[in-house]
Amino acid sequence: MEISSKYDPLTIEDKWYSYWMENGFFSSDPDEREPYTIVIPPPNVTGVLHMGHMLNNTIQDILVRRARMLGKNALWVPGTDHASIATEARVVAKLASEGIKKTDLAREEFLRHAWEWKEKHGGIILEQLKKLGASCDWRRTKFTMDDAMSESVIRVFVDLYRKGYIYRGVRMVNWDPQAKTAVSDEEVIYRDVKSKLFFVKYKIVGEDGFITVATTRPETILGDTAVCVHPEDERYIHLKGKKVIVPLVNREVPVIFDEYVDREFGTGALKITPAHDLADYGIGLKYHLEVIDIFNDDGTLNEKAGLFVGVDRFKARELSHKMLQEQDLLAKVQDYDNKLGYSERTDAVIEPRLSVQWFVKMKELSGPALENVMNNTINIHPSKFKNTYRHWMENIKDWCISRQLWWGQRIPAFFLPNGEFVVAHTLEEALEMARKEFNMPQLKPEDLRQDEDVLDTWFSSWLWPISVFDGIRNPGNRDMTYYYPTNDLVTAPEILFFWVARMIMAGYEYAGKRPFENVYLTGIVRDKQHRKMSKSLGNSPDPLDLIKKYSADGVRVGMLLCSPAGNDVLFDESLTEQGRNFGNKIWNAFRLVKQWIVDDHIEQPAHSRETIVWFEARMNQVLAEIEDHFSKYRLSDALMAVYKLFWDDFAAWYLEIIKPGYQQPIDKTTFDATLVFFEKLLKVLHPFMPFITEELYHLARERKNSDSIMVAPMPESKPFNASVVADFEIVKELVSGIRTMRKEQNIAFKEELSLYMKEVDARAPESLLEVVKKLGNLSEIKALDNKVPGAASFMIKSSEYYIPHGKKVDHAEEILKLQGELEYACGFLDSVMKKLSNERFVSSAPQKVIEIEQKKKADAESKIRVLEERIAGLKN
RNA sequence: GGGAGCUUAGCUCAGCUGGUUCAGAGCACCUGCCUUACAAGCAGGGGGUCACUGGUUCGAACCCAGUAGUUCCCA
Repeated sequence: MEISSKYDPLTIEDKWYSYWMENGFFSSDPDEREPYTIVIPPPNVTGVLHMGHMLNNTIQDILVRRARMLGKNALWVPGTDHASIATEARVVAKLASEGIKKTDLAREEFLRHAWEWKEKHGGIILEQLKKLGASCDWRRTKFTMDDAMSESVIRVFVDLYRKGYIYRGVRMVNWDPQAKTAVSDEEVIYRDVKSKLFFVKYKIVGEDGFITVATTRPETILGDTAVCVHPEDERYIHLKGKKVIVPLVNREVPVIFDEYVDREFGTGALKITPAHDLADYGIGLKYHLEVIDIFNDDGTLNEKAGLFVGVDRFKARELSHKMLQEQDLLAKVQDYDNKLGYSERTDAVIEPRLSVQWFVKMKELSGPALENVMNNTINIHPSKFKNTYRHWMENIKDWCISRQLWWGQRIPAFFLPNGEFVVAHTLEEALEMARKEFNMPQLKPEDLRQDEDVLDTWFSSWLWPISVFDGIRNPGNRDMTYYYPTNDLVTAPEILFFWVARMIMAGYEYAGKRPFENVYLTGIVRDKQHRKMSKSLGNSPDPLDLIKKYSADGVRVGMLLCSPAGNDVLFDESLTEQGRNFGNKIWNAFRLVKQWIVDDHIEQPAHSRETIVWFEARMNQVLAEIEDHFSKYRLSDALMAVYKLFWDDFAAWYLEIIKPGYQQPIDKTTFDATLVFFEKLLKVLHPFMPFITEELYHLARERKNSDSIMVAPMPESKPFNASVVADFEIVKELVSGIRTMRKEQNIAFKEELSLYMKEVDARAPESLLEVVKKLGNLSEIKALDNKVPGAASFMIKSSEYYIPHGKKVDHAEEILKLQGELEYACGFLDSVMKKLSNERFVSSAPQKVIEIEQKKKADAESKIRVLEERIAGLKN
């Protein structure tokens, strides 16, 4: 069979993905095996695959494929969330491009457009995940607005309301004037901006003077209801009981005194706008100040402002600036750096705004969620995030769950004509309740008006690990009892609080159990300059292009190589290149093995026999390391271990040793063992590189029609003889010594040499000398007691090796080299002696440590002796 | 302003219970090779005051304190 010298992944990857799908290898149903479950962090239905998804889903796929091969009934549930704000924004924009305004549409009409949009674009990201090799059970794909999912959300809302955990309240919220909705604190991104600090003069009532107030937002002056200074500020003490005139609108407001004011900031005098600043709102409550809300929901000014009605807030700022100047009420304007909140969804500047919203009380729900992370019932990897988690949970604030949007689950609160409301699953239930509760039997369905707002998307996703198994509506169902709690959750630390923490709360509240056992937090994918990869910066490569260029396997390897758990990932294409190169290495190693001609009749050479023994031991050693890495979620270490096992141990040593001469056949025993090793390596590699391993698994031997490496058992580590591995290390050193010597003396590999050895401590077993002979191209290896004059030489520990050859050895250079070694050995001995002659060391260090030091001493001494002898010998 | 973390080779990072797993890995770099599996490769090589200062200890990259730089979270 002719196999190409370059691995061509493109056709192969599609072929095997279809094969896996056709054979249902991704599917899972409850059975008697131990389950292993991951639920995908549902990507936004609006999204396209980005590098963060690539990393995240590669990790999930590795975990789930490994679990599957370990014999577990592995399930990875895929799906998307409806991303209310982002999706609604997209749909609004799309309609706008067709000349349709959202405000012209009825709710139902708009939703029809939104669903249409979702059907068209919603699946993109999941299709892209398939290119990556994701082994999700696609039959179980969920969407947070599927009927059953939505019903679960509504049930939970009603339940929490009835338990008294949900309430309605007036709060200062983060208002996104573009999306015209409140967004949560977590959805506000603060950025440093260059702005201006305006020093505005407020006339003091009944006096000639002014008090100057510094503000970055002169347009909010229109809503001012006080000026505040520090009670101990000497500069303003005379203003006690006075009033000032708010510029532009000429409103009389009091001067109040509160320690909240920072005397160092600006002039030490603060204007108070309770409707438009969180801190001011608090002060307003404290001093019973009037609240004047001057903004419309779109960020324009309303009639309460008195001025600039209908003008946008930023335009109003310019106009205020100008007008203040004209009225000579502006003392000065300074450049000023401050932080501004932006909406994560629309990037509009967030406007603090008072409004009636729905809230979930978090105190009670957070109890078990905090406790069970702190006591490691739920493990966070890396554990450093436990601190952050605790800090957040201990200072938790109520969760604003209403959003002024249409796309999402509509809040099931129904208002009566009298302003009262009931919370119910359906209109019918609401009607019944309302009639009873308010003693209004004549009430008709059309008398009830449902709340216009929808629920925060996170109010859907916090139920995700339960609702994908229909565990809210049917708590005892088969899927739920089998798959829940799930095992691992893989996500980004950015959403530790607003998703992970809330899932844990929901888990305990609605399933009575943790939602997952382990949380693996990946890093944020950044570019080489440490900038977060984003579309707006244009520094993110297109994942699908990368896959085309470097293969899915290569990209998976590249992603993982740079991503120790919890650390940010500095992505660089050279890493995917390394992944691709590794694929090529595997491919070529396979070509080598497959092209050999097997001869039943030739005997197995000794070097092959011994090498097989060694590799068996070595593989078990590395398998144990890999198992350890996986148990600690050190995936990139696990990959590196198998990378080196394959490349260094298997390809560079093992294959080189057993490789028959050109066009020579190989004995059957060795060939069979090699193929078994190769297959084991493929299996260990499979979770990382699913495609190439499947391809080679099928090329390795005839397979049954529906066989797949995906469902083959994962090799597990067995006890191994450590001394076999240690002995082989000496062989490696010996071969290296010979290679170095050949290089130094400029002797071609083809030239056969003899090796004489005077072994003291670095003794390679007799049986392994055949290996040395082959790799060193030696005609003979002989032990001897004396030196070989005129031969090139090297040392391993205190053993000496000689290689005579025709060329002249440069004695002076050799002596110099040996003297260097001698110096080092003497220094080393000195440091050991210092310890051993220290009485306190000898008396307080453990026996084992002392023994080690004594051995070091003996080794160093013997090495020094040998070195001295050799130098003396050369000098003669 | 409050809290947490980080600082080890040119880069990205390991380094577990303080002691031969102790100064490591991968990449990058340098040198030599198109050696019949692989130049997407092979064989070698150089490179670190473990941020700084002090302390604890027989012994510190590791524990403690302070300093500097840096990142993140919260306000």
